[in-house]
Amino acid sequence: MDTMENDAASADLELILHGPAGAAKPETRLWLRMLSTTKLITTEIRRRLRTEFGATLPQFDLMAQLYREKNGLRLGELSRRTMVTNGNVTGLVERLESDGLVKRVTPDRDRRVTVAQLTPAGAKLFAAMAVAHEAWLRDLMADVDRAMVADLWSDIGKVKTSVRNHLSGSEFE
Amino acid sequence: MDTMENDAASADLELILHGPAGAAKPETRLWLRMLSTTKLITTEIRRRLRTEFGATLPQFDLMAQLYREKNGLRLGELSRRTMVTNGNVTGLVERLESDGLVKRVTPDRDRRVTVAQLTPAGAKLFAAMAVAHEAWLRDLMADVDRAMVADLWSDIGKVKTSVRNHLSGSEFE
DNA sequence: CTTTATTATTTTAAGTTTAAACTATATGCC
DNA sequence: GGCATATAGTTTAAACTTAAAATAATAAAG
Repeated sequence: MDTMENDAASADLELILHGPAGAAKPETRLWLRMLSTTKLITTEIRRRLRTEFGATLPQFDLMAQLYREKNGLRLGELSRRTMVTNGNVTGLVERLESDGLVKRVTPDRDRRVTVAQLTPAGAKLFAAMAVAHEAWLRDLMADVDRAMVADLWSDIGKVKTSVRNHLSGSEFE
Repeated sequence: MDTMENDAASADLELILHGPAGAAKPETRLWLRMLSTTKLITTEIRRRLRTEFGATLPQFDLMAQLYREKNGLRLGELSRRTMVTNGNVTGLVERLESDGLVKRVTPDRDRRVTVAQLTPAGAKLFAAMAVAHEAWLRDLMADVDRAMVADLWSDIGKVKTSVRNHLSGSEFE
């Protein structure tokens, strides 16, 4: 294995991992902070969605995708856009359908396909949730400079691009 | 309800939500990008942990906390540090224990308490995972400036602070 | 001492999540 | 047509997740 970089090699493993409690590499520190911040926000958004609208976060995400596609989306496309696995989409759509918020249609020209679409009730509910959702985020980030918000958006975009180019299945491109 | 700000009121709801596909407020855009980036990274880390070490991400997180506390941690403290609910910690520790990576002890002086501690096997496995984990992150973020990584860490810290001060249960402090 | 409140953890029910196996189409090729 | 292959969804098993209810043990009050 790697013998250069003399940095993550086995020698100072203990120092790295169990050092003065702040010995993590910058990328790891950034990652841990992104993760904890994201967790903090999702927990709060989740709670508010539940108490104020009786909805879950993944339901909100899924409905958000359908809201802007009045003609509906195939489940596979929904899966891709929400970054949720295929099997998971099946269950989410089922539950939303049984709540009358989503309906499913199978086009005749390709009977493998299922297209999910918001019902009027689903669209109405989502519209209300979306307004609240934006207000919540503005509230939660109220103490952050507008300029910093914009810069973060841009810089995190660079992180995202780097990550995408280094995923396991990215020997190409 | 609010009548000022003439911005999220019911009038131009459609415009806001279904506008030119980029009409979200900056905070919402930042949030969606943080969320998708985090999801991208966790999915990748999860896959590598599974294929290379047969571990899950929450197991890794939990073991990370125990690794730096050789004397172990109470389950409640573990719950707080990992941002995982109490009930969830119970199950995670149970599974890790049955894999021989963690052991549980109940001190005599307070028999309500359970302290979890890594076994030697658990510590050995975590040490290996931690080294790989740092390398993965450095790899995934390889195209991001070192300076930007540091700035992001700092600025996301400001976001985190703002969020913490605006959580539902934060009328105080 | 004994009731009451607090603290620590577990249990429960419903939902989400993943990876992998499976079913049902559809398409391509001979 | 008839078979291989690819595509779209569903199902399955195991784990994770949450919120809320239940247990258990300690501490506090009277």
